[in-house]
Amino acid sequence: MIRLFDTLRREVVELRPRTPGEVSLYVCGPTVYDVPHLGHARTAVTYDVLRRYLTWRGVDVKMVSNITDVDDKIIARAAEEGSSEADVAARFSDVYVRELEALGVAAPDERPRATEYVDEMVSFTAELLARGVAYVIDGAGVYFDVGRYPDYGRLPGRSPEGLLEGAGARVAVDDRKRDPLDFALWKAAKEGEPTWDAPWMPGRPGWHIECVAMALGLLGDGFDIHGGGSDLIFPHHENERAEAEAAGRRFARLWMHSAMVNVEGEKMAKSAGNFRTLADVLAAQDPRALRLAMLQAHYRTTIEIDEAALASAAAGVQRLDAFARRVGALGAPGGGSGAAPTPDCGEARAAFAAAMDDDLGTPAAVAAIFDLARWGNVRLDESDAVGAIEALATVQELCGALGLEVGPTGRADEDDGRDAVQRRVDERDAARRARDYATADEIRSELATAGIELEDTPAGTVWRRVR
RNA sequence: GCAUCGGUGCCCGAGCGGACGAAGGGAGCGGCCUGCAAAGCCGUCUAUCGCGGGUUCGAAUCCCGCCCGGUGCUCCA
Repeated sequence: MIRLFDTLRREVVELRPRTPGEVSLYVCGPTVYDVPHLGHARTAVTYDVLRRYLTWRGVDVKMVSNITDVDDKIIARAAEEGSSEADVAARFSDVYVRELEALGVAAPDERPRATEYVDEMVSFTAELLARGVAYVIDGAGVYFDVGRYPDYGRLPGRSPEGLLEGAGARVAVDDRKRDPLDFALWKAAKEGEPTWDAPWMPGRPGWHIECVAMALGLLGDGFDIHGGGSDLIFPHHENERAEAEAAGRRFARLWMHSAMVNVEGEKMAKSAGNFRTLADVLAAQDPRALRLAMLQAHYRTTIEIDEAALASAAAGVQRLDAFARRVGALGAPGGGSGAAPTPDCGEARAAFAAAMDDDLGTPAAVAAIFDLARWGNVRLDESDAVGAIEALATVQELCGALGLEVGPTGRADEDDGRDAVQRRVDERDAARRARDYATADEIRSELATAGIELEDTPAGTVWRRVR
């Protein structure tokens, strides 16, 4: 039984899919007006892990994650650099997709763009107008009438009055709106902005309606999980919910929100100017280190990703790789040799699943993996090849369910300069056999300078490139 | 202001009433292994679980108060 925290109900609940054995998942993606930062990475990793784990559990997952490619900020950016909105969106969308892939985030089944769904948004808006839960303000746009949706405020856990407090002072309210909380479904066209035709006036869609159109359109009514970053709870997700349900549609059955990434104790945000780009981290670190660092904290707690956290996680990843390398040095006869899983692999698997079933307890799941790796290393020390191979296979399988690829890195047989390096390694081995340790150590430090690390194992000297 | 989350060892970070005599990772130290290393294993070191009350047979875990910090309140992943 898989349990997840539902933001709407404010408690961990059993995941009861619309169709047993299948889970439909919609995750809010980014507005592509700039390069992705660590916050985007965390959200993407969170749902990538959810999806991979469910799949590992035998659930058939259909995942949709959108890209918002029409928005005020994209328009502003285009104006700023004298390019087109389409160009800005295409460019940053490409970067987003590419960098997430480098992070090991699998592509969703569908990655719809808002601009591809304008027709659906127009008809949805028409439906809301027809139902009398939305109204037109000439020259301004079409607005959702919050007063017609009594449940408004439940997702963020606030009353409508509470939502207004402190907010009114910050935002200029159009006094033609019936309620300050009313929000735009459609924005009237402005000179030079991307514009589409609509029965009421030419213009462009508001933000929230795109997700409603795409989620309902691709996953259908009453889809299982809607996720995103916790900063989207209000207003974005609450407005989506209001729109869909006011139109008489059953929306998400469960709401998930991943927590923020902080920088020096404060939320990382483009608007705060303190963000760290994904590209920076990817360039400096093994992408797996970033993923592990995120997995070692629960998805609902705020994390701080700094050099220390990254270095610590990188060391952990290396430890797992080293285990794989040690097993590999056995000259393993491929696979688990048909042996029945040893008890400890079963225990690890059970601990892993129990942790993950409980609201995606990745920290405990990761702990189970490290425990198993240690156990496998002991098997190795005791010359139990079958046990060690089995342990590695299990470690890799469980890591795979978290999107972490573990294996021998910097492998000698894939190295460009392998012949030259191997020659020196052989020379060193010869020197060692002759007990000429001075020469042997000289060669070792020479190779170390060149970024080659040596390990003398019972099966011979293994080397790998570390940089 | 209102709402909400959190304060656990040297660092990160789980746990959220009973095998906690507090997971896991990282760092340190000692040992084994090694020609020496590396890797690995074993052992070990830092924890009055923010502070003060309370409930309970029993609290890191529940309640009350206080202190400190984060986040949200129509830019946001």
